Amino acid sequence: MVTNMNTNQRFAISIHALTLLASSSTPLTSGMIASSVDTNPVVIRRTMASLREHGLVESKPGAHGGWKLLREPAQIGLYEVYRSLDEVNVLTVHGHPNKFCPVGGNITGVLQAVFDDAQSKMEKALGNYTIADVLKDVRKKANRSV
Amino acid sequence: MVTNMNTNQRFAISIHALTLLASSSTPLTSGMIASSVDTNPVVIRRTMASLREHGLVESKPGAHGGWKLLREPAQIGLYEVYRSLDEVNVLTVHGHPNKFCPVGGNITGVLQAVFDDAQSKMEKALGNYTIADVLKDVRKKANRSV
DNA sequence: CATATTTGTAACTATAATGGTTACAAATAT
DNA sequence: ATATTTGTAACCATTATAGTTACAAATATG
Repeated sequence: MVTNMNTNQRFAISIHALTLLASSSTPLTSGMIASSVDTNPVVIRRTMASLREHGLVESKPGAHGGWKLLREPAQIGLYEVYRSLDEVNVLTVHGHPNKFCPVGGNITGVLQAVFDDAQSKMEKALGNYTIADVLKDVRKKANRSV
Repeated sequence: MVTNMNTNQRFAISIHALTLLASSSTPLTSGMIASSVDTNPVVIRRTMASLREHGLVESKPGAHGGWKLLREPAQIGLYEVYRSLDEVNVLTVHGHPNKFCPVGGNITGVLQAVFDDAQSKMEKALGNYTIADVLKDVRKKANRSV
């Protein structure tokens, strides 16, 4: 049996939303983004709120409001998007091993160091991509102007 | 707020158990391992079953039974341990975006390629460590013979 | 052979993460 | 004024996960 270690879609949804904004000359509403992502507008607002807190987007309520980018798509790296969600530890150290066992009492720190190293390599890879790259690849697949 | 994307501790538990076995000259029971990990023996059996299916350990039921390594600790890489758990996708692409949107209809493949690249970098980093390395670092922290 | 030990595994529970949904106040443009 | 849109709390349903109980099957030893 093959399982996912992680069912959190917020990172994917964030990239999707930012790519939509990058492809649009006007602000997009939560409803429009939700329609493309196929979810509820509140899910979009919740996710976008994290991006707004980190200065990637801004929102405006009311008629003709919505979301827009605060930066050029080529200046938005996926690592920064990832960090904006305040989600860490794709690999998780177990909680409270037996302190009186020589292995149990010392393995937590060793594991955390290994996991931190592995994760930093992943994050570095994410940093090699920007929203502009994603949009370019999407357009390539769409094979027309999006 | 900072959250974990992942609460799955099986990888950490697996490394912990394998490190214990590497430190022991005799087989260890699920109960002994569970005591060091601080969990229930069934949790250990479930996790170890995956490692057994992948040829990393063997188990023997009955009196004086238990678990032992089938390979030298220096020959057990953490990437192989990770793969033995059949857990994939530390980054998850969202499920069913709108096919009729040019972005929604094409972003899934683009995201999967990016996530696969990021994950492969993480996996490569894990491959740089073995159970022998973990045991060595644990012993260094313990500052005595384990 | 009898007994104690240990794994194998099904079944169940509790907790937490997650996404989805409803509801409504506040802000905004026209 | 009115329609639109975000902000956010509250709640529900689903799923992943760890933990637990129970018991059959296998094994070593006296």
